[in-house]
Amino acid sequence: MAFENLTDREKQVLANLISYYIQSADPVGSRVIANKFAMGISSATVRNTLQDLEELGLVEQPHTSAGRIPTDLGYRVYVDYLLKPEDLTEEEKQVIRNTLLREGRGIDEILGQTSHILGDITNQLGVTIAPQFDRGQLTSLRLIPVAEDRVMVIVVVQSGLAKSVILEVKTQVDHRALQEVEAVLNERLAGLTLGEIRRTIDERLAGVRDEGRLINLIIDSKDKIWTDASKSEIRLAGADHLLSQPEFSDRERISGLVRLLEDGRILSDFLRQAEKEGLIISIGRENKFSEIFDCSLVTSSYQVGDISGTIGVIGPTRMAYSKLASVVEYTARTISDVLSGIDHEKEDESS
Amino acid sequence: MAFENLTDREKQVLANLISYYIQSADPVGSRVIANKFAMGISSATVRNTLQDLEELGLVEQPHTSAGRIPTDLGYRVYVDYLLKPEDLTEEEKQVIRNTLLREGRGIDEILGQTSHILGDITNQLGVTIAPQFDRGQLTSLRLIPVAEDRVMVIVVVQSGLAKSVILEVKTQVDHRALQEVEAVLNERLAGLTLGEIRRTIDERLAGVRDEGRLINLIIDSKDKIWTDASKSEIRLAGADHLLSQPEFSDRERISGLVRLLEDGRILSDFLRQAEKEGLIISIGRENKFSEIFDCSLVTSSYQVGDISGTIGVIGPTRMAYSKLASVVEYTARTISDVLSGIDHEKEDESS
DNA sequence: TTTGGCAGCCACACTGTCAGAGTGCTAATA
DNA sequence: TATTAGCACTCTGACAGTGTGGCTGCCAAA
Repeated sequence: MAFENLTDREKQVLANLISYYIQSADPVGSRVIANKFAMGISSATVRNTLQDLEELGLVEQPHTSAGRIPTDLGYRVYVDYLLKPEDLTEEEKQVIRNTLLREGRGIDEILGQTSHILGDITNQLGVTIAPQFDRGQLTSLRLIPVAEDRVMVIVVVQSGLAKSVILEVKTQVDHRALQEVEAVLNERLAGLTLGEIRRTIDERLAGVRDEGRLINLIIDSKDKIWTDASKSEIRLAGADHLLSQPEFSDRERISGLVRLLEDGRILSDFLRQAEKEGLIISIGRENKFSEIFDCSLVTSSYQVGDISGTIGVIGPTRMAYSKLASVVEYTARTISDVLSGIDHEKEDESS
Repeated sequence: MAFENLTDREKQVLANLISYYIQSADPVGSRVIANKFAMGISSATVRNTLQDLEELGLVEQPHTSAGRIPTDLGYRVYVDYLLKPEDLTEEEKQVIRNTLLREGRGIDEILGQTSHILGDITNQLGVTIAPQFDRGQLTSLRLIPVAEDRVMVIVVVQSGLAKSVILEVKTQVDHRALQEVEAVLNERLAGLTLGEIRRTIDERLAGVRDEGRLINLIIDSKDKIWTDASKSEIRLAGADHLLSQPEFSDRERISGLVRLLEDGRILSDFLRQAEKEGLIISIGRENKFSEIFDCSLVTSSYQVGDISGTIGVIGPTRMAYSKLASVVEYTARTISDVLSGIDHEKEDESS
């Protein structure tokens, strides 16, 4: 549908209606649009235009004799054709930079901070997803004996990020065998992405002499070793902002949201799949889950060396898109910068 | 206060009132107590008793001409003197065991599962806290170069649990120097608990020759290396159960709760400090945070070798204490068993 | 094409009423 | 002396009726 060729008046009315509704959260009537926005036309004219917009499916009335509110489609048109990017103030940029540039922090803390600051600045739910190792290229792999029957596998990818996994070996493995296996693994797997390795490790290690069945164990544990830690990857902050929005007065809806947030995996899978370059705005029912059918997502990806992650905000469809888009975009850029030139430190624990 | 020497009738009335209130969530009147519980006394008598209990501060009326509800103190007395442990059905035990005993899982997954099962079985918020390394004794420490300017520190404690941290070294450190430092660290620190090390590492490493300033870096990073990862340690599940309880109809209260849950640290610090052996029930305002002034916690600790962690449930003060106590206790025992005889595997990542 | 005016509509907030549930007290009873 | 039945009183919550405000749609005039 070619919504670009709405008349100027229709565009204006839609834009004004949305920008007013974003603040008021109440259905907005023709009078308000005519008066508050100095459009130089009467409310009756606005009414006519509104009828047209309603026919196009861009606005709707919650009930007769109420004002209009935008539909998902209305927001879509607004975002695609009418949005004027709203630059951040220098002060806001400062806040973001200062928070993220504080010295001596690991990627974990930085992402945590980012969630918080996104949540706080935007008054929505801030979300970050840790970089996806899946696309990182294996630089080197180490096998370290940590106890009699335990070996720690350390996976280092090109960007310098690393993850570690502990495997329990049934039979004790001597030091030399370990080194041999390590050498073989490095020889055969280095340079591949972790995703490739996970998918093809069976073939690639076929025929390798497997003393102590260590190779076998490593193949069996492929889903452990070559994927992201599934849990700590997503970080949410500012859920209370969301809950204080009028659209979350409904008990049922809160419950749904909380459930979604609690099990970060659902959301993180969803955000991941949408991962392409740059800013993405996903509105209302465009989202996959009914729990966030009246929410919108504004997300962007960030880069750390050869791998990338996602940050963004989640809020009701009635959100300040122009502002949020700028904030998210700027923050993503800042994160990329910070993570590329940083002390790559991070804690983790294992058992 | 010697609440043990309430009269039998007072004890019975209190117990019946509470057990009824736990299910109904409505103030319960004298008629109900007299009729539903076959106490062989009239409602008028119950009324008199209720007045006595009210004077003692064990029950209260939300308003004149409403029934009574228990006060925090009332619950306390109930829990301390009147509680009859309610054994789990064989079936419930099965569910718990089956869930936790599934093969091939790491401690991370097990704790996650535990949160869930606690939440689901009890219909409250299930919570687990990962074992505290702080009290674990250092078995060995490894320094592994993972990239040109990065060293991974692996800390293994007696129980076989391990954690890893990545440090950025400013100047390149050669292999031999690394091994020397590793040897020194092991020599001086092995056998101490991580907590002790964190507190006394400065003295213990004083006077060690510090080529490449590696020792120095390790001392500076002491809060990173010798503490638990602060983030992933607490796991919550079943928040929606809580939200569907009538006590959380208030918007403000939900918000407070969500805020508390979001920043797991507050809660986890709180749960930790209370960590002593066995079952702890903490009621209403006995809790430290106003956000959970009308919640109760039922917690218990579990053991993994030399270190321990906490599991439990959080719910409104109006909770089925006897049932929950049994569930939590049984689960804690099961967890200890499972973790002690398990494949100690776990994923983690670092950067 | 635009505008002012007008009739109609609907949600919402407010009010008053009423039934139900529960208490405290008192007088009678075992 | 302890218990009970009865009664007057109180408070809540549900419900129906009412009035008001804000909007729309339409129409006739500019």
